[in-house]
Amino acid sequence: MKRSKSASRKPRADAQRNRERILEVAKVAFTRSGANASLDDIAKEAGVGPGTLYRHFPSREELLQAVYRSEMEKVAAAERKFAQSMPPLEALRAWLLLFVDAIETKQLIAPALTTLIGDPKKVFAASYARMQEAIRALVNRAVKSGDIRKDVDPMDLLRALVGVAHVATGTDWQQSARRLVDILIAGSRPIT
Amino acid sequence: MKRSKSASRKPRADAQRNRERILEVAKVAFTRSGANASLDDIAKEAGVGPGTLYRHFPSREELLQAVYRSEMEKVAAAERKFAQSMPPLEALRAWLLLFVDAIETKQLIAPALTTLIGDPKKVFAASYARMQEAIRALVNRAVKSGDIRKDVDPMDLLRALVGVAHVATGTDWQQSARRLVDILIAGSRPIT
DNA sequence: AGGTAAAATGGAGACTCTCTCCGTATATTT
DNA sequence: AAATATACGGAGAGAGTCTCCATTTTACCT
Repeated sequence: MKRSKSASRKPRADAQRNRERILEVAKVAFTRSGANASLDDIAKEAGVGPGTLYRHFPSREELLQAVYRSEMEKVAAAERKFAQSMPPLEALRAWLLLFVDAIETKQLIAPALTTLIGDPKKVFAASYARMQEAIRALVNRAVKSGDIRKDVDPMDLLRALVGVAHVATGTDWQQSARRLVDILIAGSRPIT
Repeated sequence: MKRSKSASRKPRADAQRNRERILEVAKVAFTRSGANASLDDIAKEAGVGPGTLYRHFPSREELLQAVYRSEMEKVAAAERKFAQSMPPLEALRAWLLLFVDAIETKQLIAPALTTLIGDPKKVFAASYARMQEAIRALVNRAVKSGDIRKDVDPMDLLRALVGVAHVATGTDWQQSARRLVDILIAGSRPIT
């Protein structure tokens, strides 16, 4: 008996593997060479043919979007891991540093998407909510443990980091951002 | 007697003509087809060979930048013309509408430049000052003639327009922006 | 005016990137 | 182990990028 077409079959393992490898390579390539990096090269470096890449991601936009989403998802997902394996303050700090790293990807890809798609808000809305959730959880936890004050707005921390990335010149913004992480945490501690 | 090499020779007329035609065509092409429009096509449409285009603008970035600068310059330059040929309030209004039109070009090109060059501020700094100058002059004139209040910060007007362009969705932001021009002017008039 | 050198032109062509098509290979199911 | 749906790779057509240089045009000089 044949299956109904909707729940047809388990996705093939190699397909999934390839998809992930392509995403990984694409992220590096876009970060290194800009949003116009050669897609055939990305395919080659991921050890697949061009056809495979184009089947998974029919257009450059889709690949860019997928990389973007995947990166943001990774950051959001890290919240749980950190929360479970570190004390509150360390977890918050570690996550903020991870967020700084992620901004680089965002910085590169966001303008490209804006250029290609036109409406930035649609793309960003989903991941924005996800980030908000993550930082809230971490800050709440640190508030409960008494490590930071309870009048801190979690989003202010993210806004500050994003702000630095926008304002700072050249390639040293990451340094500033990392230093800022410590300042933000210090500034959020209870008054002695 | 030979001229010193620094002031060697008058630039050739055809070169200048071609340069301008390319800029003009490029602006239309980028606005219509995005920042990846074919440069050879632009050259063809401008009635020149690819070689000519590439001599004037060795890379896509340079062409984009040149279009951007030229557009902003046009807007800034219009200030004088309007100020000399219209009553203060009309001049201000006309210029703001022109500014709205220019935002479209800016919107399209700015992200592309950000993607390619990395540091947006360098590109924008110059034209920013120029815009500021222009709007200040127009507002000052209208203040002196008693058409608008003297506590209006000229830049607020521009910021409001740019803000609408950023926030509004889809293609109808220009409508909103045009309506906003009238609201802004009405709101800046002296209290009756 | 006419001559001349500098400046600018344009388009052929080498190269790269994009994207599709389909014969072949492989994972899953029976 | 066979059957079949699924995925793969890479050749290749087509578009876009950019360079090179023989030819044309222009500005300057006498």
